[in-house]
Amino acid sequence: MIDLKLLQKDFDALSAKLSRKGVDAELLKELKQKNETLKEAKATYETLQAAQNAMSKEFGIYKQQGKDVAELKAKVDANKLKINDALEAQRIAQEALELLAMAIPNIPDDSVPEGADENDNVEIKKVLTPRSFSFTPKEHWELAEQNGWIDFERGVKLATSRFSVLHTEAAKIERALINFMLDFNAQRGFAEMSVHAIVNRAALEGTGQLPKFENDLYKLEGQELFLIPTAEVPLTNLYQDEILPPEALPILMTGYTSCFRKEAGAAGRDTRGMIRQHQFHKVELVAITKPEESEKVFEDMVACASDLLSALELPHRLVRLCAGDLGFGAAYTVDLEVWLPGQNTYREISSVSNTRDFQARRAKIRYKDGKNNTLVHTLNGSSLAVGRTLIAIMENFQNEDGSITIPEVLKPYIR
RNA sequence: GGAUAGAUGGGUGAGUUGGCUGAAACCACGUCCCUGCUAAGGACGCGUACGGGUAACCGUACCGAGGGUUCGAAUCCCUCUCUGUCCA
Repeated sequence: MIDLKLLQKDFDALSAKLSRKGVDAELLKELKQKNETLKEAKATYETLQAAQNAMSKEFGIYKQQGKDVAELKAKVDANKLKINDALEAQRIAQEALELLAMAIPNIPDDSVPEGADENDNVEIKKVLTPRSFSFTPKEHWELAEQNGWIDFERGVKLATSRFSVLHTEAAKIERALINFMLDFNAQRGFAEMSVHAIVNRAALEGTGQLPKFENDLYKLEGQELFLIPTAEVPLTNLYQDEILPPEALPILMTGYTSCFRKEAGAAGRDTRGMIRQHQFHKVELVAITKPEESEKVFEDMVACASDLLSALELPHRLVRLCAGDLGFGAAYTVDLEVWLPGQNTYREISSVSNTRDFQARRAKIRYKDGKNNTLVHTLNGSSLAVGRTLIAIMENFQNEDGSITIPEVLKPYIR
């Protein structure tokens, strides 16, 4: 959630920043209006309630002294009616404000480039040079079929489209990748965590998936529980509604989970192959930091993901997301795109974001900053999407006969 | 699944014939004082959120969650969640 005080104080500046993310100024005006309405409603209610509390106190004294309370009771009863109205008005104002405020995305950082969609993203740098092939490199699904690595048909049979099953060698590589990634991240100081894949509404509100993106989530029948779309949700919300001691920060975590997404808005995109699945595996990085150190931790996380790709000998590039392509909760984001020779293009394999205090405000994660409680900064990044890493290995390490070489660093992990 | 007990501040833990308890006491923690050496004594402070005020401070809300009764609820009633113990 954005800082409503900022909205009251410096509306024009905030509005200008959020318009880059496609937020209409009218919507913000409405938000500001609703915030003011709530403040007034609260003030009214609290004044009345203060009077009521004072009278109630008097009431007790009257009773003790055996005085007649009839007159006082009449006054108190009359006030009560006003309180009920005021309380109702406050409740309505509160709901209206929250409904709107929870749907406003984070403020993009000034460093975020202008732009509408992924075509306006800005490349920062390329890492490793794609190898040149003496033959035409195949796409991963051809290789998958030829090697018998991925069973798309049976995956669909078991569930529905966008599901697939890995066979023998590919399954082993997947497991090796997960282990390799977790070990790699641990060496960079990220503590390995094993979290569950089912969370409640509060957790998803904390990280910003709800209330706005309920359509993208798998919800459990008859329960207020959802399958996680990313480990960012359980990892970040671990500290929901807590006040952390300053010496606990930064908290650096890594965790492997399955991720579940309906991909509601992606009909027709990447239908072929294993790029976009309803259930996929991902190793995630999450950091909880003091505000002043989030910038540095962000750079560390980007470096971690990039170095991981380099260790796997996968050519990739770093891309700064433009305002229009930025996610809901991110103040700024760097995507890592891996080279896919079969597709002859770079494809997203990791996304690292600093949400600053956006999630912290929603999830109420603070730390003791001397005498004050200050909102922390939260960051998240994939390191990496496992399925896409497998694809990248297949395409980059393919040989002319269709066989696939295993990257050196993975060999110790495969038995 | 059945029976039963319980859920209070950083921790332990009072308070349940409704009002003087936002919450005793102890511990932990912080600042200061004293003392001076293998450890101790004293004073004060010490929950969170929101709103108002330059500030001291004031107001409102919160004793698992939600609702109800009442002029007034941590204390009474209802629903839910979770935990302990015992029985299947």
